[in-house]
Amino acid sequence: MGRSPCCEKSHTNKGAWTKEEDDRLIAYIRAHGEGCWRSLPKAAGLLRCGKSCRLRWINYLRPDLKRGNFSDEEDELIIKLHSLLGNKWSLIAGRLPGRTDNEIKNYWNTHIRRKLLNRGIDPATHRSISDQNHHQTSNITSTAAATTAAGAVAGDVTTTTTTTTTISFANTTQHLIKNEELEDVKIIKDYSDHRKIKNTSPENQERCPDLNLELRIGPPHHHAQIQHQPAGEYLRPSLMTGGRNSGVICFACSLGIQNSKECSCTISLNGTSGNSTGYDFMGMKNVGLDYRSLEMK
DNA sequence: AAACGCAGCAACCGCCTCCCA
DNA sequence: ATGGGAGGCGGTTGCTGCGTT
Repeated sequence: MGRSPCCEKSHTNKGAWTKEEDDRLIAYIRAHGEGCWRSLPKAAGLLRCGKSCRLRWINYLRPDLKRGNFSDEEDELIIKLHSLLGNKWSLIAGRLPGRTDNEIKNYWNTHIRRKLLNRGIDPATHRSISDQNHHQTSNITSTAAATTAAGAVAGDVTTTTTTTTTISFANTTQHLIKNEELEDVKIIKDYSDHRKIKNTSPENQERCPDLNLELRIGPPHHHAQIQHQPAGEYLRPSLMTGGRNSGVICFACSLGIQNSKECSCTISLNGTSGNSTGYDFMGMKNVGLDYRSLEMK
């Protein structure tokens, strides 16, 4: 059937944006905000496709963009996020304030890929190139071992084939993870259906000492308890606190953005977070996210 | 100084998803 | 329930500038 073009291409400019076009776009969005991209070009007096306007604004004209070189910390964060999310550049960009998906994508392809290859790491799989074949065959064994160990540590008495994950990004990257929007939950939701990354090899443990990427989304660990909580709250699994500090935390805190404006906790995490057992999923250190409920395909 | 090759990046294309009528 | 419109996303292209010969 085919789709109609998003704009009348014969009447639109293409290629590099001029200063005048930029100024027009900026002025229009400042005056009217980001609205309907399809109608924006005409309203702003631009001979551009709406998509082109959107891209230009998001990638280059937005006032909150951070231009300039990527820091080493950003490099490492991108690598780790990529190992979790794959080529989901928009999600990765969401974790790097002031960076855009396009920028990160380009940076990955031009710099980080090479950097990883120089380290002997396959950028696609994040595994040692030389050992990939070996670990493909040994992975099942190590995963099973991890499951056993994780179950013991967590005191989980249920029989499960799911590996409890211990995810901790290096401290150097933690501060980069700022007050994220509730959009974060989409990461868990969306990618539960798309990714399952096995990453229990010694090489990966060495590169990301406590980054175990065996993630799953499954039924909540304390499903019955959660069902009794008001919307927007859930019980902090005892797993996270050694079973001592089960309590209600808000959804914002569950995503690692405690003390944010979205926070509506009924308990203070500060007094209960002495347990630093290494949970730090994208900066969510010491918060109540039950990683047994995460699955990355 | 000119030609060539390469890397970096801005921008486009087409597909996918979501939302609404 | 369904189809179309709009936004969003990832892959790719092509231009530009810089380094090398």
